[in-house]
Amino acid sequence: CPRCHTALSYLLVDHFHTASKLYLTRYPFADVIFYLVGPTTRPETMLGDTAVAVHPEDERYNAKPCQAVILPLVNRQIPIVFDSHVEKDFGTGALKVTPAHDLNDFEIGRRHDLALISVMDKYGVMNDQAGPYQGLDRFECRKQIVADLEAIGLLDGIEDYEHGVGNCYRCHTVVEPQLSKQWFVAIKPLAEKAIAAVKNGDIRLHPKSWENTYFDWMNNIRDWCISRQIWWGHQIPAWTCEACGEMIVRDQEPGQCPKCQSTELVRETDVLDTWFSSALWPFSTLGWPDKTRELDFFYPTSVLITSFDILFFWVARMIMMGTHFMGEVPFRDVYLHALVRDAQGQKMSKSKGNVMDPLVVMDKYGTDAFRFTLTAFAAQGRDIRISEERIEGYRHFINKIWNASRFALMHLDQDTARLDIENIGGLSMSNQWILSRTSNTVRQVQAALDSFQFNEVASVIYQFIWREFCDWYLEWIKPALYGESATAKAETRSVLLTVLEITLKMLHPITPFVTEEIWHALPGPRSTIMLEAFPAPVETWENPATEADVTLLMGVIGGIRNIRSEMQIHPSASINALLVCADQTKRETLTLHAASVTAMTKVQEFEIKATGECPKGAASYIYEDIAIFVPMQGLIDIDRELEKLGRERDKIMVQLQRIEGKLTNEKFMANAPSEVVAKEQEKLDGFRATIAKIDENTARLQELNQLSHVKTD
RNA sequence: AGGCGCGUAGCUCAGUUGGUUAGAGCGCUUGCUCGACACGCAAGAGGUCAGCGGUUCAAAUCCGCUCGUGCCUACCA
Repeated sequence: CPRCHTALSYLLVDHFHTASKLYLTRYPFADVIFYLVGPTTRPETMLGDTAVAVHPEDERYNAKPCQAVILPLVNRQIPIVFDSHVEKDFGTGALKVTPAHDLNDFEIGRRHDLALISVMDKYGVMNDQAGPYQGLDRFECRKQIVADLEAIGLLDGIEDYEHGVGNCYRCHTVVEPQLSKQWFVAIKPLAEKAIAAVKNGDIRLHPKSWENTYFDWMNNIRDWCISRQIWWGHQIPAWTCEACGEMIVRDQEPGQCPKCQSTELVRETDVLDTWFSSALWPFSTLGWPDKTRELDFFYPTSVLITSFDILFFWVARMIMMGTHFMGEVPFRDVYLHALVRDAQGQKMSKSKGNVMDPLVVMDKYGTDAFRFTLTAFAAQGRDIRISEERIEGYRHFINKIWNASRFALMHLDQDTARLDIENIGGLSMSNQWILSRTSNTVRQVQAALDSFQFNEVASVIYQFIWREFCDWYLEWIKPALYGESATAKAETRSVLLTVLEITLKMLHPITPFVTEEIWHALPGPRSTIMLEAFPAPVETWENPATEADVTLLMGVIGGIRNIRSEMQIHPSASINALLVCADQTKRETLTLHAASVTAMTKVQEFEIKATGECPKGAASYIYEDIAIFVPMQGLIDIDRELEKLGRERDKIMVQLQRIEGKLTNEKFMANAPSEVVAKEQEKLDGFRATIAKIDENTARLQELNQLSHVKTD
């Protein structure tokens, strides 16, 4: 950088799209009276031109016998070279080549063995190679050169032009590519091993889609410039012999020159690129190059969690260094987490000022709520656009956990017995059910964690705690907890404690604070929850039969509640309910667990029959093959009831017809797996039963409607 | 210029090897101070899964194109 003199590698240059000028400069041929036009945005660099390049297949030039042009103003003869880097279609197809002041030109220069002429110093001032322009600032020089070219008729024109201009990342000054001597790492051999490590599965990237980008980078990798002219960093271990000029590179101070035995050695002052040092991190932190116990135990590590924007800078280089120095990859799994962006999808950065300060957010909503939100948003392959509404929603969730625990603590004390987890057969339905659901939830959480699907972890836990544990389980056990039976109470308390403990442990990695707090409030002597083992599923708890029974009860309870709501029956008012269901097994289940239904619906008289029709003046609801009737005090609006049934029937008919279509489709029957066919058949039977119930009820209501009309008429 | 991703309920987003009655939170409607919680409870409304075409018995899910949108990388004489 001409202003702040920071030495910038190409990775540190910011490119900005800038409005500029394109100067069309004439380069007269050396031996004929003609010229070609070399366009440039930086005319001052022409003083360092050492060739003009054209594409080898450009017919405008490759047939011409002339092999050189005269560089204007300097009157130096420079060759015309053929290089496929040149784009035929840009301008006249001729490119002025300034190897000392342009990266691409440097490459062309190397290919054609061109001279390197630096025309300005590190302050951006023209040097002695610039002849009459020596001492001028680069931009002053530009003006002067344009004026001079114009004066001698060698300026073909000036066009407005927009292009990317390199700027210093620190002071935003337009930078100048300059020749300098630097240290490089020949990177190809290292990259090949690093590519192989990902290809053969020694290292897995999550999400996998980043592998493409990784391979793309690694395949097109350029030699790595590792020297930096700054104060901080590992000093490069290289010495120059003052006596004979020998260069010595080794990991120990040489003491004397191996060639001439001189002791006058001067150490290289350049330091290593910070990423070079960082690349050694997985093993240099463990005592390498010594063979320490730590290195032996911890290398290779398991998971690296990081952001994709340093996949190349850091991750890839750790892989290269690890495979090179240790002969083994530094880690097995790389989880590339999402980037938090602002509402517009922009990456948050301090310089842009669009950052959401986590401290402020945590202060407002709580750290656990903030952590849970980020976890819930962490879907793979997608960035996060943070939303305050979601954080607020999860703050409510944290509160829900707190309140549910408070409720549990009201009923738990030091005498609460530990659950005999092997022997749960005699427990009540709700207790068996919640244990089954708990094990199931742990299983799902584990699977989601194993596959780095953290949003799924959050979602599964959220649904379990709020929808199953709070909404159903805690409500279901209230009669037992507040009731007279000491055994029922004791049993329920120990299940409640067990489930709460597991839930807290599951939740702890996401919401450490609230779980730790509740943990210590639970009965019994307790150390920190951080030392607890992560829960494992308990297979013997998993009970599909009980879960199915509960689903049935939930459906019936939902039906009764629907009637309550639709009929605007006050929640505290008692009602009676009549269930009609032909299925004997279902009737038995409902009879056995009648108390579970009535407690949740404030039903006084609860009758279950195999057959029967809608009592006069009763509201109804069809759940699967069960007709639910609630007799009303006053008259009900039969037309409205019929309309409701009609709507429900339409909805189910759509599904039913779709399945019928499938099952009568020969190709479906021939090709679909038998499980799928069986499942469809089962669904069809269910829908048919529901339709039958609806039709039965509809007919009955129509009959009643007739009667009432007759009456009123 | 090349690469990657996204377009699903009013909003923010889930939906992993194709088979679910397409889900959640917020918002919306209705009713509720019942001894954890009104930061709550219960019942609801709301979606031609961007569009078109293809593969398949079966597509939000796979393929192609189009439109919209975001990001990354490189270069720009």
